[in-house]
Amino acid sequence: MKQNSMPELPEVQTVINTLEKQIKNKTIEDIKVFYPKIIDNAEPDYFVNSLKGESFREFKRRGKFLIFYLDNYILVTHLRMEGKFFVENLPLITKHTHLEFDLSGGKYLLYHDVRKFGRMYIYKIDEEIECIKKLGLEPFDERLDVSYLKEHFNNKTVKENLLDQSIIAGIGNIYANEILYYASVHPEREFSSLTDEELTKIIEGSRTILKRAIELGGTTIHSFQSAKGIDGRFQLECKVQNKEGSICDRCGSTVKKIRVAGRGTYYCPGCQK
DNA sequence: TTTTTTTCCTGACAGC
DNA sequence: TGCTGTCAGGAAAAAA
Repeated sequence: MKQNSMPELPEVQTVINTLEKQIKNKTIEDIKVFYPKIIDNAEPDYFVNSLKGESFREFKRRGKFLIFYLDNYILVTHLRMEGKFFVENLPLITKHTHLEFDLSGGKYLLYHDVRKFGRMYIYKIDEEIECIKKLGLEPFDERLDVSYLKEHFNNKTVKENLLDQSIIAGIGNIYANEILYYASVHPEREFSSLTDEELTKIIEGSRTILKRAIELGGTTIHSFQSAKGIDGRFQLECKVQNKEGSICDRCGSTVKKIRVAGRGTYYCPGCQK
């Protein structure tokens, strides 16, 4: 069984919380860029020269983006599939280490990403953060309700709509599967066919599941962060994700795996209608 | 303009 | 053993 670790909203929240504890107010003394393509919206020289001398002041999350407010700049990171941050006392560089931030106090912030899918963005402190501009509502935003979903849904499947960051920000493949199981909705249902009751369940499920995952992340990260770094490998106890062939504990049917919009989709054919 | 397909990456794994 | 091919996937670019 393959290890799924792509960071979604709960993992990103835990990463930003953990980094805040570890590097708040530390100053960037130097940066080494080993793989420039990680930096999306600037030349490496500009990135390095701008951030040198800056200190990490505030730590935020928007969707799956990590947002670091420094003195004069904002550093934004998307971990995509396998991006990880390590805070170390030594610059432990491997072939998958793409950026090294040398921090005050003898600490090193290392960005590690096997598949090199992650991206970093730099903005001036008073500039609009372009890469998060199109994101939809946060799952916990009070404005997220049935009428908001009805306004924004399109004719694609409910799964695709849940993954659409411009509608709700922060839900990825794993949690989309779990949320639809929670709501007893088949992932291939047309979004526009959902009843108010089902939409309500989806919103409720999103909040319940993501909240629980954040709580779990907060507790589990503590035990391994010093040894393993800060990544997204703590995960909610899943009901369907990676459970193909196992028995649904709600109805006793066998969990199936299909593909929806090119993504592995697990669901229970017995209770997800 | 809108929708679909391709691209980016590497490691794990299957099959020969 | 070692090679080749396929798959995993978030999001944006490229193509249709």
